[in-house]
Amino acid sequence: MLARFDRQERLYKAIKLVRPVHLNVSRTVEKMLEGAGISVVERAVLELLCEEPLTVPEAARRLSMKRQFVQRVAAGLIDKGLIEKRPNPEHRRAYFCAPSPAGRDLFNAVHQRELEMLHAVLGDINQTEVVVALRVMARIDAAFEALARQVSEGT
Amino acid sequence: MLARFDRQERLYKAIKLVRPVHLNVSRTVEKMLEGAGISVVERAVLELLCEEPLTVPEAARRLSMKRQFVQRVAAGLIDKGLIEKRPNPEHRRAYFCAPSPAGRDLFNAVHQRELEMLHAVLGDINQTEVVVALRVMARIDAAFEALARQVSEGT
DNA sequence: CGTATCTCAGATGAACTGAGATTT
DNA sequence: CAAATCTCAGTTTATCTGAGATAC
Repeated sequence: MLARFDRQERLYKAIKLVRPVHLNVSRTVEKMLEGAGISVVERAVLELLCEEPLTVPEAARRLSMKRQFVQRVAAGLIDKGLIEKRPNPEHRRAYFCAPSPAGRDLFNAVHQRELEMLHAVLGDINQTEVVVALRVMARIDAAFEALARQVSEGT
Repeated sequence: MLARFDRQERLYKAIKLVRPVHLNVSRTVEKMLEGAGISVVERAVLELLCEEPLTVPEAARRLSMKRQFVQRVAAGLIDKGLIEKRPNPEHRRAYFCAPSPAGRDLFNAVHQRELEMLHAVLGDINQTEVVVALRVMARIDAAFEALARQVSEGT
């Protein structure tokens, strides 16, 4: 019966790496954002909205963040003129957030530098393995997203 | 020249998943720790010390955390009687931190529940793919650990 | 002397939580 | 009325940063 859970140890080790990776990625992104005038979280919200304009609650769901938190971050991005409110025909209060030209330019510039940095540091990584890793990560993400949702139901 | 960085997009997507996974894993771990009397970070430090007694600075390095932060967390674990100071023959001030019997018992109990949960939620995941994902994550970890170190040199 | 460490403490960013008002 | 949303605001946890004292 121990052997049964022993197999989970490898999966566990992969998940355990998530914390240090998150910390060091955050630190690195933060440093690369110096001078850009936005924080790491603002950058994450801006990125999502550059892919597709969304309401605040929907953006929060996609980022696994609380809607009140995203609301605050979005307000900051509006203050900085990087995103704009767009009327939502479905719902007057739940407006869409879309990047302004300045917001889009800023994200594109930031992201380009990030991709170049990735290429410099991990350009030689095995692409076939990356595809597998991406699939496993997505699976883990879905599982824990569901677990965390259960736990905060009703909040 | 665009195609050159396009290949990094897959790697980028995998890294982008790190934030939501970290959030949802933290939330889940936090809930599973209810009643255990320790926080998520305390649990992480206790785990490392259960593997091997270490000095505070060494533990900080392994966890990619600041030594002052680990110091504070370790002090909390000592207050709770979960770890103990052990004399270090090499250095009088830099004592080792080792789990007390209570600390070891607590971590084992917590960890067992976590492995069972993993088995229930992701027990059917392809083990071969997990091995690959672990390798890729370790590679990413090393790369960003180095990047973050450069950036905070001298601190 | 310089470096690493312990300790105390203030500061910041990220995220949680509650609550009132409005809208559907 | 219930559910979703916007907004404001207080709180906690994780993390950063600095600085003084001590040990190597």
